[in-house]
Amino acid sequence: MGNESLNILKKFDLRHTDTRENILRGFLSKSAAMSHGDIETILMEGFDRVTIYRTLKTFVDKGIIHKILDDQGGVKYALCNTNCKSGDHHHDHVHFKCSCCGDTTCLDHVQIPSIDLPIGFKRKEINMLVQGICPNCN
Amino acid sequence: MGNESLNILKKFDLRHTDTRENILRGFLSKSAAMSHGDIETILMEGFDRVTIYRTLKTFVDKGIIHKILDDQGGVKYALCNTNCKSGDHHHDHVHFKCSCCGDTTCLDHVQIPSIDLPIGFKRKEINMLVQGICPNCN
DNA sequence: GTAACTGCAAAATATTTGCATCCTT
DNA sequence: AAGGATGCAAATATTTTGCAGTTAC
Repeated sequence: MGNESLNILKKFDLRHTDTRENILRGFLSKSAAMSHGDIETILMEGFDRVTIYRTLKTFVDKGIIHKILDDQGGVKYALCNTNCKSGDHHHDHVHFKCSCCGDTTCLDHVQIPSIDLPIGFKRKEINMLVQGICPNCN
Repeated sequence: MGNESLNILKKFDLRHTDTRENILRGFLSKSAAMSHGDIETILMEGFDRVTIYRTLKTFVDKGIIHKILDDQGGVKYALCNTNCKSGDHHHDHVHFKCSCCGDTTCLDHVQIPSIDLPIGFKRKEINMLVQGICPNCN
C-alpha cells in the first residue's frame, strides 16, 4: 500500500516536500476539481501562495494534473487519470460543471463525440464543458 | 443602408458614443474574435481602458456580443450572430482556435453534437472549443 | 555537497469601483 | 434638464519573478 502521494511524487521524479504531499493528498481525496483558492483552504495556514502556484505549475508540466476552465474563465485543476506524460496531456473526456454546487468534475467515461468541421479546418484538440445539474444536487 | 453600428446601438437601446461606435465597427469588420487588447489596438490612443471594459460588459449584457474563452483562459469577444436578447444568449455553435495564427472564430454552422451524460447529470449548456489549424494557415 | 524547493518582497497584469465631469437624448 | 457615459485615480485580484535561505537526496 504505502502512501499514494509519495508514490506519485516518486513516479514523476519530484522531491518529497510537505506542500506537494498535502496538495496531492487533497486531489486524491476529492473527486471534484480544485481551484487555487480551494487548495489554500485545505492547506490551512502555513503555506505560501507562491509555492502553491509553483507546485501546480510543476504538476501540470509533469502531467500529474491538468487545468480546467469553466465558462467564466475560472481556473481549476484535477488529477490526470490516464497516462499523461510530461508536456503531453490526453484529455478527450468531458468536463462537467454543476451550476448548483459549483463543483467541476471530469466525466472520464464520456468520450467527446466526433465533429464535422468545415473544409479547411484541421482538428487537433477538443475541449468540452457541459454545465448543468450534478447527481448530488438533482 | 446607413451605419450598421448605429443601427445596432439603436436596436439595443444604447446611446451613441464614439467608443461604442468604434468598437462595434471593429467587430463588424473582423471575423475573428477580439480580446480586450485587440480592441485597445484598433481604437488606437484616446480611449480609456476602463471604458472599454465597461463597453464590453454592456454589450455582453445586452446580447450584442458574447465572451469566448480559449484553452488557457484567454478572454475574447465576438458578435452574437443569432437572436440573443438581453441576458439570454444562445450559442450552440463551436468555437475554433487556430494554434497557428491564434485567431478564434465562431463556426456558426457547426452544431454541437448531443452527448450522453451519466445517470443523474442534467445538461443545461454546452461549450465546445476546437483547437487546430484554420484554412488560412493550412 | 548540490541542486531543488520554499518563503518573502515586489513587480507585472488584469479587472473593478468611486467620483466628478461631460455628453446624448 | 437629467440620466447615462466617460476619464482619471485608486483599489482589488491574480499571477509571475528575483533572490536569499532551507531542505531533500
